[in-house]
Amino acid sequence: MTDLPPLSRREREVMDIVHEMGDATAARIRERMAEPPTDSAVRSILRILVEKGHLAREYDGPRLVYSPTVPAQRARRSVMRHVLRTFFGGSVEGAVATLLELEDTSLTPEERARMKALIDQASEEGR
Amino acid sequence: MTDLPPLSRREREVMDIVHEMGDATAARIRERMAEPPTDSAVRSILRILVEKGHLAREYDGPRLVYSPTVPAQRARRSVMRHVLRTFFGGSVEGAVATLLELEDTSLTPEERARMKALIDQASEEGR
DNA sequence: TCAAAAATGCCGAAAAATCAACATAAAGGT
DNA sequence: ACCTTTATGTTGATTTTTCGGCATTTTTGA
Repeated sequence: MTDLPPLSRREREVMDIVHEMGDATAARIRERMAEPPTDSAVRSILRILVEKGHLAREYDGPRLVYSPTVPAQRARRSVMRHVLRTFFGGSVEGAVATLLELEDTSLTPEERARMKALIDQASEEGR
Repeated sequence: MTDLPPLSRREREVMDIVHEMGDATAARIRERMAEPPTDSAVRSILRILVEKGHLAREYDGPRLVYSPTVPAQRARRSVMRHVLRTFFGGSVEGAVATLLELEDTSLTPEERARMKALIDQASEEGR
């Protein structure tokens, strides 16, 4: 519940990678970094992120695997809320419009149907 | 087109504030910062952001006003694309679902109708 | 079993970010 | 006109971030 300490640039980069991958080893994280530093530098960042409480470490068999301490669902809500306020003035419609207009977006008929259902559902629940 | 240099923690905080406000003076920005430093410290950050090309300065009468160099529309698309990939594995449906489930979300019937129309429109255009 | 290779953690140095002090200039009010 | 308040820019010191060296441990494979 208590707010976690804020992230530096490299720390944020690492967190984004871990979020995208779900969980990852130091080596896999390094592979994805832009202009990756040495392996030990990556480890330093990971150690700090664990100290700050952003990442958890766990052994998966012999190797150390890092994963976000904040549950994915909560993290998703949190970024969305932030982006919604900061870039869309709180307009859900605006945010949805932008999502649908992204170039690489392609929807199946099933997805479309489910999304419309979600819209109705949201209003039924007083939202 | 060329990528702008990455942002430090404070720089990102300032950019978020400017995006939310559209444009702002140094003093107004400082008011919104968490644990605001001195006025001159804020100015240092602003100067660096201008040097890096993230902010533009302009006189509005006697006052200096700062605004993002990247057009709002493009900035919105860019964050959304990033969030979509990083937190939703590219699933537009997942992202929309999260948006609709945010606590403070409240939709008018008109908004709902327009959003459904957007969904159909997106698929018509091959998306 | 033993050596080579890989993974890890710690620590201090180098680089970058953060900040406030100070100086200058402009605006506003009396 | 003068003083006070407000806005601004620069500089340099302090703190934080970033990073690689190195020692240690673990794994692999011959």
